[in-house]
Amino acid sequence: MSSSNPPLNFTSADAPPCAPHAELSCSQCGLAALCLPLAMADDEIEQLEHIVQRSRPLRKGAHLYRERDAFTAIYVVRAGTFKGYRITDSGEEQIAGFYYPGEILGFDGISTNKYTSSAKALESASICEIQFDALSRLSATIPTLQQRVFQMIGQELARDQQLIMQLGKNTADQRVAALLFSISTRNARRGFSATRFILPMTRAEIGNYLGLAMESVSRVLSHLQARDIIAVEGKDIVVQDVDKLRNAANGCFE
Amino acid sequence: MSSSNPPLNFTSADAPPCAPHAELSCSQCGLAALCLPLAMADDEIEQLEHIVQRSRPLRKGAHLYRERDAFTAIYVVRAGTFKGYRITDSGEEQIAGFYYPGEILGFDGISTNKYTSSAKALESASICEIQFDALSRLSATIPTLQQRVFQMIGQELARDQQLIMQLGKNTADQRVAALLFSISTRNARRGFSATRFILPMTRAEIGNYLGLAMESVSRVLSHLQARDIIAVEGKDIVVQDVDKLRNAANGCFE
DNA sequence: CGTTCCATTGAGATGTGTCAATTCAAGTGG
DNA sequence: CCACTTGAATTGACACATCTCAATGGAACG
Repeated sequence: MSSSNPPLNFTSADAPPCAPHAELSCSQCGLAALCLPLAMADDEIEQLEHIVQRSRPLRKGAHLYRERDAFTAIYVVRAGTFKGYRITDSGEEQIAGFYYPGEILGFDGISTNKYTSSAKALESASICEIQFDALSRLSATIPTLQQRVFQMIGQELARDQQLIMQLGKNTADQRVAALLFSISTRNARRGFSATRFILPMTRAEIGNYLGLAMESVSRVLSHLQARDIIAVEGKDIVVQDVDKLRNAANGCFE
Repeated sequence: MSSSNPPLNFTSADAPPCAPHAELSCSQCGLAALCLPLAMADDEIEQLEHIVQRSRPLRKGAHLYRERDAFTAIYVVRAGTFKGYRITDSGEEQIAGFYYPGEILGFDGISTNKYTSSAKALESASICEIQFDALSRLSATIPTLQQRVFQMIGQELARDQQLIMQLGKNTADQRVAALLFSISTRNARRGFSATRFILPMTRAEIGNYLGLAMESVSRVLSHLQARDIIAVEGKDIVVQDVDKLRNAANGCFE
């Protein structure tokens, strides 16, 4: 399929150039600007660090938590990616989100004290674990932190509502384009390339997330490639025309 | 269409039997068990009351807030119903939620300090307004309240994710059945009839919310009626078989 | 070096959208 | 009080986007 396109030549050099070390403190962490510490004073960050547990890496396929587990902690992705999903009454998986470094997992457990979804690593990953009751207590004494916690939950809300808009109105083309655009943006936010990245999830997972059949995802990707908007080679994606991609996501042609 | 069914005879007596008065304090409010005061001590509730503003009623069609308005407050529905919606890039409306008494609107503004959606009354309604910064400050001193605020946001998250599941996987029949079941449950929670209620929204709004054409909603309602699951007469709904309705929502027949 | 998973592509089936006609109810103004 | 208008709802016929089924090839992995 991609034989008519120039080779993409992804190499191992495309791996995160400055992946955070497991021992790194919050104040030194490259993700601090996306994470809870944003806008916090140094001494406040130090207090936060006391309740942050840096866990060992998770391997691909490992669960961070499962549906109905007791809700005790939230997790910040440090490296790698996760999918959040539930099992429907009819036994199928439904993916509700993908999580990139700097994004927070686990808020869905707040209201019932049990996680309402499962979180699974799509590739080797590492995370920071924060006990939620400790975070609650600390945020009661640090207004900036409390505000930030609210903000992070609010972001999760915003993401969900964005997805709802997608699923409600948009065509297959628009949904896939929007996901690619979102991933591109999220990569850029962390200082990675917005135009060249590797999808951590399968076509089936993309389809599941977007409410499409795996085959439809594949077809849309081929179609976007035929329109010279992206170049696809398996999981390697090159965005050749960001503007066109944005337009495709919004339903405009060219 | 409904001529073959027994008349429903809805009367004005079906109006809320104990609608809260605008002057009612939180401790006396019939919705307290659903609202922020849940699990709070009497003296704590009294503090909460100081930051709750009880607004005058809104008439049908009035906006509580609009997309991009400055986020200052959250709102608890006391009576009536609201829809939350956004305008897509292509200029269409996309409804992201319906809000019944005891439910909270406005959390979507937290992350950006601007509401990301608009809220409009579907019928005459009244609300309580709570300044969010005051709520933040107070919740820092009352752990139960802080926990409760988190819970309420978490509920919003859970609702959104539920909708995502719907939109991603389910058929038109399942979506409409699930919405009816949800409304039935939410009515019951407030002490109203779970089997007989009046829809506050139009078919077009239901369709918009569920990602369906108005005509499809209409057809599904007729279909559910033909299967003796519900009786429809315009906006008046009688649930004749709750179990069948639940099954229809989950994709099981009979 | 099988085995398994993933991705692609084609052909046909189908659920839902679109378009259109009709009815009904609620206002509105002469 | 009666046209007249307007919006909501229902129903049918047809179109079309996407799903399902099926076959194939390649990559990853034990």
